[in-house]
Amino acid sequence: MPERDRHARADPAAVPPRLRSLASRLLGRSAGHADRISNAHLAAAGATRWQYATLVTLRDGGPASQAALSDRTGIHRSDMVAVLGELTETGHARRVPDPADRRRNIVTLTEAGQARLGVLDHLVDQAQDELLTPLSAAERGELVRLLQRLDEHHSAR
Amino acid sequence: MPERDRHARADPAAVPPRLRSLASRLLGRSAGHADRISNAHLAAAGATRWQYATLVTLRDGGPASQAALSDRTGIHRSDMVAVLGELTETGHARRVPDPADRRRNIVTLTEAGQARLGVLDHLVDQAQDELLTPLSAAERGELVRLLQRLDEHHSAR
DNA sequence: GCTCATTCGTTAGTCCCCCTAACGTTTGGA
DNA sequence: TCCAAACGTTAGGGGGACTAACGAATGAGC
Repeated sequence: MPERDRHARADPAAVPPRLRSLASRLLGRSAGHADRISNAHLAAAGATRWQYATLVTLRDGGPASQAALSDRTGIHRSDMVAVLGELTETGHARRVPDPADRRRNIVTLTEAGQARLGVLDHLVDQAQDELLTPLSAAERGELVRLLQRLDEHHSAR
Repeated sequence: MPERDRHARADPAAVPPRLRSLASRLLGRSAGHADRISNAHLAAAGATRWQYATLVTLRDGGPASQAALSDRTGIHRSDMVAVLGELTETGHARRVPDPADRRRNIVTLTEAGQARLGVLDHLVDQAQDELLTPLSAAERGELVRLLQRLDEHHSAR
């Protein structure tokens, strides 16, 4: 077991007020916490966030091309290749050429993929809960609402 | 100028609701927007966020060792080396051995560093404003408060 | 006074996410 | 028919956060 590094993360009380109130800094740090927690929970099932996002998108939107999955998940097309490689290798997704347009693959969710998605949904819920522990239900809703406005504004165009 | 990549970022309307409401995902995406905007504004002056954070910490807390700067900024000690290398090379900070404890360096803000900090403060304010454009003043305050609670909770131990 | 764990600065290198560049194939519109 | 565009794919870059290890220096407990 490696020694715990005492010099990695900021001492909250010692951070200058100017930095402590910067939205960009707070977003970066909170995103870091969120990543750590989400990855840890999903890793318990040997999964990643990209795999989860792709599986959810297949369930919600039905079979789709890789390009469509990229658009809907925000995962880059060049990375989607590897994600689908993992998902098909483990039997959670199927990838077959589209006979109507031979440039495309049609990706579908398998039964095993649906089952796994149920497990991952639960893990992700746990991760959200751990992340948002210090906030009330109303505050969690407010935070999500504000972040959605931010994301929508900066994603447009 | 390179072709704009039309396949990088998610199409907001096509993202499944389950993903669109995940706090961890929204934090990651918003942090990405924040990083892009902050970097762009600071780059106009040839600066980085780590440089800015270090300069602010020197102004707020006065001269300090590199370890103290790491604790106060959250920048890893191994990365702080390079940041101070840049700041001293450009004459914005000074780094001298501590006669009382020869393991340490005492880092101080120079006059040129103070002047530069004034410029960067303004650029950072502009970046925050661009980032938070879609939110009212009250909403910006609320967002910052919620994120502070999140960060403090997950930074403590 | 010594010993030894600890701290400090530093270097090197890893991992993950996001992104660019380029390519061969296939399609569809001018 | 020709050419621009979309598709999947491969290779690689760059930044941020981190681990591991090291020599030098310090200081607390014996």
